[in-house]
Amino acid sequence: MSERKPRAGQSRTTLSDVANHIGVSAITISRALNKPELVSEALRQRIDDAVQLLGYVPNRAARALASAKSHSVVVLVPSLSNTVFVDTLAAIHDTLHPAGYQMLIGDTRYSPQAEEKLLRTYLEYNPDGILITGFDHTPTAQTLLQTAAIPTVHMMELAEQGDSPCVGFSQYDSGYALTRFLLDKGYRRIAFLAAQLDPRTLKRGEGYRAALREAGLYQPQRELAEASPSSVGLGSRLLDRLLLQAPDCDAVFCNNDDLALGVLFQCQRRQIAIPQQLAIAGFNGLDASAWSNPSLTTVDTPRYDIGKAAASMLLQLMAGKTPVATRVDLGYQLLARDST
Amino acid sequence: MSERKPRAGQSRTTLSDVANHIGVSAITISRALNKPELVSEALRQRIDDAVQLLGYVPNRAARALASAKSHSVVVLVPSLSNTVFVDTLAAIHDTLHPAGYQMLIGDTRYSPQAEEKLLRTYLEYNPDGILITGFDHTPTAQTLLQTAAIPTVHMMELAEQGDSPCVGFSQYDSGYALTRFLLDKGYRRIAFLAAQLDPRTLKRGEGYRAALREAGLYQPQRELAEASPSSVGLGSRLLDRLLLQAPDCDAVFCNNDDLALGVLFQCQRRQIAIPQQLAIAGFNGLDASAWSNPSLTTVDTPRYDIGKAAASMLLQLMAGKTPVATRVDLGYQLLARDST
DNA sequence: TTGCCGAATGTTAGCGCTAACCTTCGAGCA
DNA sequence: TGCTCGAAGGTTAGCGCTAACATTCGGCAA
Repeated sequence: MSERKPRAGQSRTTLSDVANHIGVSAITISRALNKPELVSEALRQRIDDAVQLLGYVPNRAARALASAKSHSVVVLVPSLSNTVFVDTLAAIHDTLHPAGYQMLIGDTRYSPQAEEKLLRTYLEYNPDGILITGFDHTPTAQTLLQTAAIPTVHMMELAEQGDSPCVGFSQYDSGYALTRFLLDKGYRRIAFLAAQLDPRTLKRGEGYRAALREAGLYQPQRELAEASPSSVGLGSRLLDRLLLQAPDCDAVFCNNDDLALGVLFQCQRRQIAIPQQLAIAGFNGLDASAWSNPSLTTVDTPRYDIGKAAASMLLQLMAGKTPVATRVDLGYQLLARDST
Repeated sequence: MSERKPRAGQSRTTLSDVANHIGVSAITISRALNKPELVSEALRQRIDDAVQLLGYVPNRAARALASAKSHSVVVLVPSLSNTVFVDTLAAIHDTLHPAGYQMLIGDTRYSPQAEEKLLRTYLEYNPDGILITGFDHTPTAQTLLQTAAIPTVHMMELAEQGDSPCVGFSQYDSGYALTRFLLDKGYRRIAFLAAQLDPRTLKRGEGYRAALREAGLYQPQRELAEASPSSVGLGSRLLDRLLLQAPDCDAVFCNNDDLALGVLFQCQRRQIAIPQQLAIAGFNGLDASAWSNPSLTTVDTPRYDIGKAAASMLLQLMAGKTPVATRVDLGYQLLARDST
């Protein structure tokens, strides 16, 4: 009578190993580790010692399977290399990790299709919650999100309709406000430079356009957009192109501080006096913009706080509680500096 | 005779649901999805249709438990908000994701203690591989890594002894080379500004010191280090402090392009001509350094390639293969520009 | 003394999947 | 004709953990 071969080699120490070691049942060990208050002080101490001694490390997969909870959260951002999202990610990490949640980070590369694919993949992990950027999803992705019925918080933008939980600020308003600020300063021929044409960039552009149209000063040739990622070098190049197609500009609204810095450097090279001949405004409040010469006017965005608030809201939702607010507008801050 | 209550509510579609639907056994569905070549064309098609129809999503936890493979890789970096590591992370993502591996990203905040804690936590996920930054680990962490016997690749630095798999470049050499370059250019009173005193920064500092000592030109008061994170603002402040304690410097080696940019801006403010009165060199080859006025001499480091190579090597190791090389030196590139 | 209660621990049965071995069946060959 | 062989699919038994219910036992009110 041949015995069947058991699975695999000698694996790690398991719960039952610990249980056998001190002569109790496995469930007691489980309880001692997860709900210590259910186990008597003395026994708990013995268990802790045995865990230490045997070097027991729980197996998350088994726990997830048995409890139907993965203690993981999917986080989908458009880019891993953009400071904007990195700050938000850091905040999410800082909030979720202490609460015992693992982040599953996905980089959608600004593509709703890629996002849909990632979402599908990550649903296999049976996440307890989802943090997703914006509202620009494919119909299939929206269906996936709905049918999965997993608590979800949208970041960076605010829902324009419906009551999806969201944390962010109005991209449109911020674009409008910065343009309005330039108008109030007396600038009349204001250009707009944009890169990485994601929905948030586009909404800021709409704000820009609306403000200028209101003032009767909108001119399409003063708008310049490029789909490639934002960078300092691109800012320099875009300025050259702008001055070709609209040489009479008196101010430039750059959709990103990277671009603004590039524009600034290029102006220095072309001996264009800032802000006398040309005013420059950036966006996002990056560190460098405060220290350049002249310092750059910019709109500071609450990236870290958005991550913090979104993660906190998600923790509430995952705990089955109703958050105080499911639509959190964290605003933005216009920092007027020497470049305007 | 009371029946025992079954677990939980109606959960998602499972393998057996699909199997029942088309009247085969569960293992066949499993095979059709994981090793399609073992299932006949016709049946496979029917299975694919049923999967689609029923909206079946595999459960990773169950798969991990049954197969003793998690298809996940732990990635530990010192900071989530430092461009240096972000580029590396992006490369790792680009390499591991297509291969079906999930990243578990941990932010050690430059602390070996925090790293040890993260490592302990992440081992619960039974990762198939580990990517870790540098070689500066606590003794306990080293023991954990050894006893876990999980393929591990160290990033950014090169092993000085032993044969731990690693991908990076010599931090010491790069610091030495940049200093040597400044000496060759004729600078004699070269300062060193550093922030975020991690092991890599310190090694570059050693390279700097060695080069100057060799030339008989080392002066401790020309070295200025600050433990806080690197930033443009800090660069400006450090320059002010440097000029107080060593006003006669003729060149500054900044450990990071952020600092270098801050120094550059501050020099502009103080009317210090660059490179005539003071030369500036940075480190890491950030985008902005190429476009500033004057453009900044820097050492370009292969951050993306390190991530790529480390992840590839890890894939090899996880597949049980022996990589061509387990010690990959990707070098660095000195970019001589106008600031020196 | 009885009976009830609740704190502490145990028993049983899966969670959803796959490793390992087993069966079936038709093709190919001597 | 008998045999082998491999492709295609099935059976069984867990992986390590925890939900749900069960048991034990000392304390204590009636």
